Amino acid sequence: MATTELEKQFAYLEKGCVDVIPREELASKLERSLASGRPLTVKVGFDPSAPDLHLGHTVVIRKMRHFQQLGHRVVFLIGDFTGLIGDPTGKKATRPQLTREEIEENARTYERQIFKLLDPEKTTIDFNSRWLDRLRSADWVRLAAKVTVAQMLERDDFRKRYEAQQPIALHEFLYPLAQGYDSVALECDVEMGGTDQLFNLLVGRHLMREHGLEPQVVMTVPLLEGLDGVEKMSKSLGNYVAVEDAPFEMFGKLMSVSDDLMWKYWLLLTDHTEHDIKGMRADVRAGVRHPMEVKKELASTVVGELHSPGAAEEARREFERVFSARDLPTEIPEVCLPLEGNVMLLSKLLCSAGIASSNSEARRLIQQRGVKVDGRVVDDVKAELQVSAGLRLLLQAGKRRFANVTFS
RNA sequence: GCAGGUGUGGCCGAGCGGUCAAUGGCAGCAGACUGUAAAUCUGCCGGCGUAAUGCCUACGGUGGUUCGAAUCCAUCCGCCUGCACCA
Repeated sequence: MATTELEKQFAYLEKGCVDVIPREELASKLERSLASGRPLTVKVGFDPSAPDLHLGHTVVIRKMRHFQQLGHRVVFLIGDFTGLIGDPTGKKATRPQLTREEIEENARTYERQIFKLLDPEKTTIDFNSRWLDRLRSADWVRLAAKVTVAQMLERDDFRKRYEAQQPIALHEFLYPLAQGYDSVALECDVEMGGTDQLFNLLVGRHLMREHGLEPQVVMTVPLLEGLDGVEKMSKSLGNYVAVEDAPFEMFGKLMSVSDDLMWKYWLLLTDHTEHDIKGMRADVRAGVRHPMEVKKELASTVVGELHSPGAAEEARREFERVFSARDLPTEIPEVCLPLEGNVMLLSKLLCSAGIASSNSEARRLIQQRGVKVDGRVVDDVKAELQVSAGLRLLLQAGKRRFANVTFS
């Protein structure tokens, strides 16, 4: 199939997206850029207070990278001003104001993480306080005049709350305005975000038009479900894979993703084409390939990209060793405990070794046959161990908690 | 300001004088089955405790009534809704 450069680029950028509004404008912007050699400006906003990125964030970051690969310029916008307002999406609390130092600290943390994926040369990190701080009251009034209450209430979240007679604080309306004004200030060609951001992104379009600018194209990517397979990935739900997770841990977490969800991960977290992914899926369905193998490949790909192919290979071997062969991990935490008498209660030992968080938990683990000492199951809650200086014990609780304990 | 409502374990949510460390659901943990997948089944799920009808802490805070309070009363605080006020 003969496709033009433009069509190829368009398909590349559109992959995995939910909305591209309007598609024709993206096409014409790309076309113009191709012709003139002038890169597009693509903006994505990030919360200044949560600098721990996870794979859910990387969906849009990867999309930013796609633009970079085609030569465009990306703005990683830290919403230090809008952070004060608190995005009403989902939550309603106003956030505490961060200090200048905290914001800069967070920005550095972001840099460390995003440059695993983005090209620093083509990335601008910016802060929206730079222009939003400068707006005066009159400017805000003028800005607010450009959007009607009815338009605001089109936003799902607002409408539902309004209908349910839940409170909507007035300042919440300022968030979309401020975010939209960012696009005006930066004269964005494209703004991207999760599907939950659609309304805010469209306000940006509206405000740009109101300011006599060519409106930005809006692109949304799906929210990625976390490891539980149900809720969207988030730190507070604990169902996330952090960008900075160690290779083995990251690999393991990815292996616990359900078979069904795996395909979405393939689509949104790798550069494989939809065509390839469909092929793999068909193979799995036909029994040609084992889903676990395909998932290992997924895990390797993701770890390989966020760490290195070598680290991915190592993580895979370690995974197979610990979980498939049921062998011991190559690295087991060493714990040295002071000797107090020559007998020790196993439950206490587990607790001091950091394997159980409380004595009660330790007893529970023992009772449920989850504890091994030197490879043998011990299920007597009252079990005592002979200990002496220099003795070395291997403790294990469940499948993944290990410790080598020595005494001194 | 006035009136009404509400505040329970990581979350949701029962309980409304003793049998409540508190029903149920979710999440979590362990075990079985496995591919650390899903589904399913079993057990656990505040802490302390080598046992106990045991002890400590906990139902927004404080004080009180009672032999006994998550449950009743007073007061304070937070949240929600409505009304009022708005030079």
